[in-house]
Amino acid sequence: MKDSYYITTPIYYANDVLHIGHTYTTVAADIITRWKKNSVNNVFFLTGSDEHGSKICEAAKEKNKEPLAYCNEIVDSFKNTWQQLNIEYTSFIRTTDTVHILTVEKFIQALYDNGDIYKSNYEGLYCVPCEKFLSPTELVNDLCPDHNTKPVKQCEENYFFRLSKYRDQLIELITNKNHLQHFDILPEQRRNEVLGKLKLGLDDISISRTNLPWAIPLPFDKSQTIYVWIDALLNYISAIGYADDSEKTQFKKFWPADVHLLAKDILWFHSVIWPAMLLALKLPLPAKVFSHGFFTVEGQKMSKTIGNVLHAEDLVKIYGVDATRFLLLTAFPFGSDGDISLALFKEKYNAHLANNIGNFVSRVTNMAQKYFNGKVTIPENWPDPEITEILKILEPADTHISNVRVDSFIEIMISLSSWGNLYIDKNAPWQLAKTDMKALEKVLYNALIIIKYIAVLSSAVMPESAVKIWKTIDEKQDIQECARNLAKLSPLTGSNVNKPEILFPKIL
RNA sequence: CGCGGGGUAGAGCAGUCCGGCAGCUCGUCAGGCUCAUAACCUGGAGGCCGUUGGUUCAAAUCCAACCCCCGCAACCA
Repeated sequence: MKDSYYITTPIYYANDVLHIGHTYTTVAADIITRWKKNSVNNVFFLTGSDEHGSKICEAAKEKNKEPLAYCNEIVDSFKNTWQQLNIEYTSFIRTTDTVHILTVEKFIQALYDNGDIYKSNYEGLYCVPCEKFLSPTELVNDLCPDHNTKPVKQCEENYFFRLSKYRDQLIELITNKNHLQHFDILPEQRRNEVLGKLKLGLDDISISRTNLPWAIPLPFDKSQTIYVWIDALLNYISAIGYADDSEKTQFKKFWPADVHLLAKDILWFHSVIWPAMLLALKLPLPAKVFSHGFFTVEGQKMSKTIGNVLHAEDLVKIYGVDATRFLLLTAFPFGSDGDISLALFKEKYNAHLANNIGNFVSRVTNMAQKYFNGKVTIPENWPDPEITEILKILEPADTHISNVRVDSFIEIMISLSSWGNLYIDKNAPWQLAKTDMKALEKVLYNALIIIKYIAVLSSAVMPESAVKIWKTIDEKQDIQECARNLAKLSPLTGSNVNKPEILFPKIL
């Protein structure tokens, strides 16, 4: 059993600042990472930036900057966004990093030596203003949809990767769950989509360009540069030391990746081209790729033209970091498309965070203060059958994370809190306060236990709130240790429940 | 016959793989409680589960046909 876990987000294209979709992927990865760290010693969470290609040049030119200088600024903004959202990535890879460039050269050379790259003519329709080839399906009335001009037929000598050679093997590895190298594509609909397309046939792909200076030159023919997507995919191994002999142990420890998180637009690259490249060099395939859905904003596609692009920073201003992380990932099931709106966020915030979880913490800690001055001692014969009920709620937590169902994981917190609210109501501690202090103490103790476990789950989802709760109930136990032993309830270790602070103020 | 997603209460969504009392959040109405962030709890009203046909003891779920909406070309995960 390997004691390591490797999770990645895509590297985001550095032609513009990040929006809420990028944040969605990255927060999901962060939640999984934080939870995995409880039980796995070596967790590697990779994110980064994709910095080559013509669009980067264009964006830089528009700002009168050199491409690299422009990328540096964008990368700063990426890192700043991640810091604001409490993203604890292990490493941030840039495709302009030396280590990455060396990896790409080494990998492509190996493919070439292997006979998987050959030279051939690429004939296509080239749009001059776009400076790129357009596929026939892109054309509108035979014209470039962006420029309304007729593309010219152009022939270019390119290098091709023998993608077609790996088709059968890929189909087998995706389909056969018992295969040692089984490569899983999730959710299932997406897998079917990929398989359907694969069965239609697979062509070799051009992996080089002749007129694109802002890219990595081919090691065996410096007159051409490497197609950005081929370059970009290799980030997943360059970041963990594939090309660096002194880092061999690191690469060995983490490769293959446990999960590549991504959105559906780039599914094909990750589920066909990337694994085929790995197969070509006999490297193990990632265990799974998980493709989550797209947002629409109030029923409309998120687009600059419409002007409805949401940025995570906007949400953080309204709800704070923790709530933003929570709200994004519970907006709709992880894996399908969904619609979001500020009204929806507000509703969910008040319903789940303010009224349910926040208020639960507040009412229980208040009573602990009021009736026992914060000193609630452990009841006899604890844990009693009543409180052990919550083990059933906690039980699927690890499974949800392993299945990349971050939304279901978060739901557990809500379930715990709902269970707690009901438990309080059934036992009416304010009545017990008049008649039976011992019974009262037991009820409050159990309620505090529920709060403790809300904090434990929260340490992955809403880290700041987790710390606040931990302080409020004066917990001394290591929160990771508690998370590691979810199957058995740990008692309270603090001696004094403090005055609660409002975790999630209601928003009117 | 291009590919894919979707149509479930006033709104937003789960449930569909694997058929078995139609569920959740919000809203709404009535009640309870008074520890709490005007929070919490209980109950009610509100559904031809897009349409039609089929399979079945039994269909939101499986099969067939059809209708409607949204993506697949972009700046994008």
